[in-house]
Amino acid sequence: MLSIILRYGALLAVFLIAVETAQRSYMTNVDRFDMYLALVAGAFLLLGVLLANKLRKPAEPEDNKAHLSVLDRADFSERELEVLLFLCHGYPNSEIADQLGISGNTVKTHLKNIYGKLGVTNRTQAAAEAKLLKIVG
Amino acid sequence: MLSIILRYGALLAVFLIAVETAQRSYMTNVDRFDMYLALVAGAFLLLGVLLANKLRKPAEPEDNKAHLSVLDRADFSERELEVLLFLCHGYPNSEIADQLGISGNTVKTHLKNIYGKLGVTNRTQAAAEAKLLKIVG
DNA sequence: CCAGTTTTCACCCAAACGGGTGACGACAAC
DNA sequence: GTTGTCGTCACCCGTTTGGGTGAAAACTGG
Repeated sequence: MLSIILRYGALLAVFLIAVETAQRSYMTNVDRFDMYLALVAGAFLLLGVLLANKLRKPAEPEDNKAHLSVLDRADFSERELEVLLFLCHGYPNSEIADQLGISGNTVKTHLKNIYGKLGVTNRTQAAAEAKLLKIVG
Repeated sequence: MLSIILRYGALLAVFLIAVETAQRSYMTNVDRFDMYLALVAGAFLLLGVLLANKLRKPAEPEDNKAHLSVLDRADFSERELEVLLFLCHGYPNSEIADQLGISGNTVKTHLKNIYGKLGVTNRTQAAAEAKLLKIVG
């Protein structure tokens, strides 16, 4: 993205120099007119690109900074990691319970602990966070 | 997207007409020069915007084989993609509704459609699938 | 203009989930 | 032996979610 802007900037600079040079020498008025036109065109093309990029942004609030520190505190037990894995695959509690051969209530207990350690309040957030922290693939 | 292009097109047309009209009447050469300049500027501004939009897309090389066929059938509407994005971030329905300025019932409706298109039965599966299909980052 | 799609919203109902609390056995560490 | 963690399970209660059905407004493409 930045590279695109820089590229355009360089292009514009070259353009400016070209115009300057041309004006100093043997150009007719018509040529100069065309030159101005081209210059304005290039400038506004650049402006358009920048404008579009500006208008495109306003989504995405994510901040990947504070997450790493959470990882430190997040010492998950073996069982919790197993539950978390199934959770990330979209398994409901009942499925997780079956897969691990434990009761649904136990799964719930593990999940509560997991939510606490991840600092989230529901399973979808937990899944997103776990992926962000690369706890799961 | 298309509507935006059309809107810009209409704007450009109006501009052209204005220039034409101005030229036919009482304009001096200097005025005409400015007019051309403005026209070109506007046109290239538009071009820049379109260009930026074009340049923004061309990501997506990854092919997850079996998933693509699903992806084909899964033509999500703009609104559905928005909902899906929030869902993947772990937002509950109420939050999504607030963020998009629609009712919780509407969010549920979109979710039902999304689940159907993704072939899943709950939000966590939807999030996992959406990430697998790279529908979301 | 008409048919189709998209977006919006409502209602009902059952299942799943999240939070709080309490408890018991196992096992390791101090 | 006491402490601490881990894994297991239960109950209650309120919220959230998922599924079904229906429908109106807005926009889109012929």
